[in-house]
Amino acid sequence: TKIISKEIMLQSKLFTKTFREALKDEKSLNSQLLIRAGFVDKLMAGVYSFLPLGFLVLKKIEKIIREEMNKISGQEIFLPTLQPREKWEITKRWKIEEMFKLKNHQGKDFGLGWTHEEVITPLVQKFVKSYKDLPTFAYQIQNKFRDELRSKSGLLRGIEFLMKDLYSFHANEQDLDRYYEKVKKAYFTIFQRCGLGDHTFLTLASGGSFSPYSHEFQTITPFGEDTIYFCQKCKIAVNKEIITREKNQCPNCKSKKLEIKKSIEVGNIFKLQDKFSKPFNFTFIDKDGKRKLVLMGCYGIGLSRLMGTVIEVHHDKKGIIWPKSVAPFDFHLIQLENSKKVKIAAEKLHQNLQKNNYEVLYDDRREKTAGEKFADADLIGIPVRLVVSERTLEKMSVEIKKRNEKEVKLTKLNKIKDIEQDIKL
RNA sequence: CGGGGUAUAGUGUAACGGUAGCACGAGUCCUUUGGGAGGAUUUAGUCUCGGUUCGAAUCCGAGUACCCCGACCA
Repeated sequence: TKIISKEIMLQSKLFTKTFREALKDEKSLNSQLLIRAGFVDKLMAGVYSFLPLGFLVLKKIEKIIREEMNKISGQEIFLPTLQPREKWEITKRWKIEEMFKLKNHQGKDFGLGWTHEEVITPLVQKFVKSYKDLPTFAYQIQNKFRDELRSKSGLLRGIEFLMKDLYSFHANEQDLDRYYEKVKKAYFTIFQRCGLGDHTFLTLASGGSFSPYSHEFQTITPFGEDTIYFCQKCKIAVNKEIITREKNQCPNCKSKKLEIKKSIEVGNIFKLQDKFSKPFNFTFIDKDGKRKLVLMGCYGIGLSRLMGTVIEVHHDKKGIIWPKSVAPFDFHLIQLENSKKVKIAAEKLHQNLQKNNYEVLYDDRREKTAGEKFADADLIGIPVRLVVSERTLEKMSVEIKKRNEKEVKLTKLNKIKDIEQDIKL
């Protein structure tokens, strides 16, 4: 609550407004709803600004991810986006077209970070000399840039996007394997906490040039751009890109009864092995006194994509339905009429909720009809709507309605405990 | 990058090659107040450049932007 300015909490002061209609150039559901509700603005194809409401959601997601990364010993760092050509020549990845490249006025080449192995490997190398320094884990949450041939689907594939990347460094393969499984678990926790748990499944995918496999976390939704072959029994999937190689069977039970589903890749984890330590000659002295290559893993989650995915999964005709954990606010308090009586009661409730550490978007004094306020609330999608009006005040009550339910309920105005009881989600 | 589509006011949409209109929004006033209310009034627009034509939002060419399909996607 402390980090939110008063202006954001009062809807009359919030500088963004809702739009009644979707923009004609926005076809994807997530960007349509996010733009209409005032969470994001599109600067150009694949590049979005995060407005007050959207930034709050992004920060909620970031907090969840940060907590889970810290739990598995991640140390948060902040890395440069502007990167010198030389590092990328070492790994022979300067030629990759996905990287935005630019020159300074002296003609020196730079690339914008689309991933950070070329920065973090030599960085950690400066400090890690012995097996005693291993394993170690560092992560960053930053904007990355990818010169996609075609950005699309709103937040699902941007050319500038927010991403968390965790990098792990190990003395041996067993340690890498052990940690890899640990991250897998943490990832499930993250997607669970973000409200995607029921739709997100581990998926076997191509490991690129350095590993037979990688694991993706795929959220099943009708508008996903990936295709996976899903085993209902084992709750595991195989990405279409390697299904033939996997002989069209479930990697677990070997069943061939796989369902073809559209899905969104919300996370991807890789065992990098010595792919990057080798070109940088990142070695350490092991217990046996021998010099060995450090083994690495990398683990990514696109936060902005995750935000878009949440909407693809949680919405209805009227708008967004935020899971409680990533909603911009806990309550949307609507003061239906602007009479003195209603105003005083609503303000008091607002303060009371704040005192109890709830985050509240307070539709305080806008001269709008009830229908419009309700429509705005449905579009914005805060989990619980509270209405204070002449009608509810006749019973000294506040009306409570959950965004994902139809029923409304009246509760005594001054009993926060009762309100809490009623909103148990 | 290949293919397709679109471009008119802040937003959405009309206008045969011949006066750029409507709705929403925004401003002012009045009436309203439990699901985008009503009336009056104001505001604001043809993506850019070039061509055809007496005359172009409309036809032609180029450019740009955006969207979609595909390819690509650590």
